[in-house]
Amino acid sequence: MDQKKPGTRVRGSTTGRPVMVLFDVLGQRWTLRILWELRHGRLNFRDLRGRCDDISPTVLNARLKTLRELGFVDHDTDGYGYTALGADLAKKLATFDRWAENWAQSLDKS
Amino acid sequence: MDQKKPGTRVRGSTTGRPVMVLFDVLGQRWTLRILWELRHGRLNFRDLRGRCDDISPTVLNARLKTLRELGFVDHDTDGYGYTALGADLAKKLATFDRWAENWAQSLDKS
DNA sequence: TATGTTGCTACAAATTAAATAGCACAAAGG
DNA sequence: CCTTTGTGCTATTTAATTTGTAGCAACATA
Repeated sequence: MDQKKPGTRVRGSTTGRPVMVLFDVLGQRWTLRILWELRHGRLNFRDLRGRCDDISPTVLNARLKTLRELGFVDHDTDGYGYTALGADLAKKLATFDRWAENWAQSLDKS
Repeated sequence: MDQKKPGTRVRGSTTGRPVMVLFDVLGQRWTLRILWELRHGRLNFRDLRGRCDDISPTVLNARLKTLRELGFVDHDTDGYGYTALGADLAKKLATFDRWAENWAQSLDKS
């Protein structure tokens, strides 16, 4: 499969700049959602699917594979969950929740 | 076109929770990249395209339309650029740059 | 040995994005 | 005027990705 690690080229970008790689991955459909849904603890494949509006197993598996390769997610007998790195990333994503709430309110007023 | 504002349903999600809407939008290909490339100032359509690896105008236009509807981007004689809201979001995205650098280094060591 | 659970694959259909060409409009120059 | 240039954007075809559904193999349990 294609390389996704920082330092390598991604989807046409010639820089390989890590943030590009990150955005490239996070910009794939369902990736943000999957990371988000793991925030309450580890989930097995089917439960994770359920949390993600029954995303197709094809896509879920593809995303999990990528997320594992990048070191954000791992898998054990309790199911899928964050690595230390993934937890750190998820913590950053969590701040968007509050931001989005404010955003929604500001849109209501306009 | 389909609704994207917070409070409405998005891509099967029945919650309409703002962060879901946000992730849904950011999770579309090129959206993060476009927001990222505007960080140095306003750009006209063609220059923005150039910055985004010559993304197809069809997609760029679709993304800009969404970003404008959501109040993240606007358009004037100087081209496309952030709204106040968009600048705030971009500021949050900018923190991922540093994070990704560290991530890249930690991957190198492993 | 039957039954259930889990992770995951196969595959066709639908949706989305990419690639390329080029149009309509406006401003500027001759 | 008439042409050129720059702009935002659409059209159209082709390629890639995602979806939806079915179901299998491995393992555990009864």
